[in-house]
Amino acid sequence: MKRNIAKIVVGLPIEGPFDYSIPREIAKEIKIGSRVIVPFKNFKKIGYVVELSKFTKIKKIKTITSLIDYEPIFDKDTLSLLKKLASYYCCSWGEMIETALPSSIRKGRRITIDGAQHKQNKYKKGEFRVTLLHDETVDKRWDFLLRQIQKSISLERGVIFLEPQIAYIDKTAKWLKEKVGRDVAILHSKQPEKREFKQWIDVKNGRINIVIGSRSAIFAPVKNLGLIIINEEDNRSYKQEQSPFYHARQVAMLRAKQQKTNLILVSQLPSLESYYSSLIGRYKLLNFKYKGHTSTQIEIADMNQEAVLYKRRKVILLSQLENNIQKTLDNSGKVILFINRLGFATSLRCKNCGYSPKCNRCSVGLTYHYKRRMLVCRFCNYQMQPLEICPQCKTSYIQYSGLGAEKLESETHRLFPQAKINRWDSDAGIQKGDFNILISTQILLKGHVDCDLLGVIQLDSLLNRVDFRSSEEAFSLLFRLRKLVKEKMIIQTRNPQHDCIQAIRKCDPFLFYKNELKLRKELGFPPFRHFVQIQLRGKSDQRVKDVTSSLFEKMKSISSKNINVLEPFAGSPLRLRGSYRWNILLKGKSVKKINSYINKGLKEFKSRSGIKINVNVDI
DNA sequence: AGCACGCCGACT
DNA sequence: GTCGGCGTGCTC
Repeated sequence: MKRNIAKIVVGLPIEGPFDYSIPREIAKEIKIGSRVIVPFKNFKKIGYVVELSKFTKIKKIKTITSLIDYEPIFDKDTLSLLKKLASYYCCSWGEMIETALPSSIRKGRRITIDGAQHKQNKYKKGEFRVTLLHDETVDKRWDFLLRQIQKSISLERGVIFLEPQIAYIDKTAKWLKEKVGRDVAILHSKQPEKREFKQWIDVKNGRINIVIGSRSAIFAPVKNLGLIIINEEDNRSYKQEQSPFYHARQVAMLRAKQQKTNLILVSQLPSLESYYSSLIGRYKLLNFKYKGHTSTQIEIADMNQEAVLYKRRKVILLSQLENNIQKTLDNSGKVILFINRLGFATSLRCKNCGYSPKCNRCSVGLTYHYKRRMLVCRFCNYQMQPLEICPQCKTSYIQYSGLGAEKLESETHRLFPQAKINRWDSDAGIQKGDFNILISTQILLKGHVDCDLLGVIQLDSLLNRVDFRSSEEAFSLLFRLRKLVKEKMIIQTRNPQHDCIQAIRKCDPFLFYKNELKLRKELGFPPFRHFVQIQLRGKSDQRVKDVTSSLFEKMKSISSKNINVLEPFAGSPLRLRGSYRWNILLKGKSVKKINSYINKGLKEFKSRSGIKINVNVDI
């Protein structure tokens, strides 16, 4: 008997696979990994063949409408990797399959694979090996990586190079092309669909076997893969913030293991996860250290001290910083002031009744942007005209307080009227230019600006975030800011004793790692345990809250003692783009075990109308 | 995710 | 009576 049943998955959050009969016309061409059109419920859907079979238990079976491509879009190894990933990230196989494809192909564009290129030679497999390249200087990085790439290419094995900053991708591709003398494909979703499609096809055909790209390029269909490099492996943009919530580093790990390839993680300041893995010998550590020491001085300006002296007025720049700015300006040096907040006033309130203008889709107050003359939501960019009179009590004016980059700019103008002051943030656009003082936000780390003196104005908003990574992220920020400074960095803070500040003061990432790892071990946080977060959202706060708490009870009742189910907590912000969010966090040693509990518990909660449930593994 | 089905209130 | 709102359930 012929295998005339195809098991097919679709890109929806439902488990399959679904059985279809194979029409005679395509019986010869259809293979595992083929893409087809199938009738699904009462509409048509793109399906992916994951198995061919002789039997089915389904009585009323439908027939495949048509085959999309002449050749399978996935090989068996890729399909099984995607299945593994789907189970790790708690999504359906079909959803994982679709995230591995460029958007044009996901939408149904046909692929053509030229036959001459198609036959795959048999190469001997390499070896799975993970190296963490902790490169503090960036000096030796490129020589080392180039040698590794050349080695892989000389063995006719392909390379994937991940670069989180899209702005650097073209440059790096050009450099690689010159050095290696081969074509390099660029894969990221911010290029035109047509171009992305063409590059993907070139890789799929085996015409190009070096790929450089951002997060999604980890799925590139490189033939005979031999090497994966993840540059700036600590960069958070490798984690997808929508379902499936995959991390490119984790995908790379599983892919490298399966394909027996070499994986190199590169960073000036490795993530705690990777650093810890190197400590326990899971990764091989290569350390390119600073020769000599940096002469940058780091000073802490304690805001608690000065607040006492200036009871009346809120001080923006402490005198310690103000005096140093003056000194630097006198020596015709350059100053950068770093602040982590856009706009002018970040807190708006009626002096009489306490009313404050809120975003109508998010539960946050609006920020006043002086140049735009608008009240703006920092999450969804909702805008409205500034209010002259309080709309609630109609008796008073709205008081503007709270510090943003624009206000820091105007305060700096007031204090240093002679200086040429620029502001560079996403509001102002590219305005690095010539300056005495530059006011800037996170965007500063994306350019190449240096200075003699750098002031960090509001670190505390970063340190006080309720996120177990807040300390790591704050340290990483300070560490990278420090590299822009020739002479002195001054950090204004109310938490001078914070571990991350003490460590940066000594310019010692290892001190930070040591303290932070100790803390995370005590608290049972990653990398010692895995976090899996169940996220619920819907239009009614009460309903989301209720469903969350009954799901919480359910999870508590079924999970074992090796898994902690933490009390539900509200999203931050609670309401985002019109949806209220509540979460349940699970903690355990094995993702597989946590997920099996989640799947058990979630079964009965699957379709509660109006509520969407997502699972975020390794938040 | 879509889409239909079915059960209640409002209305020509 | 029926039009339509949304809560519920299924998709081979």
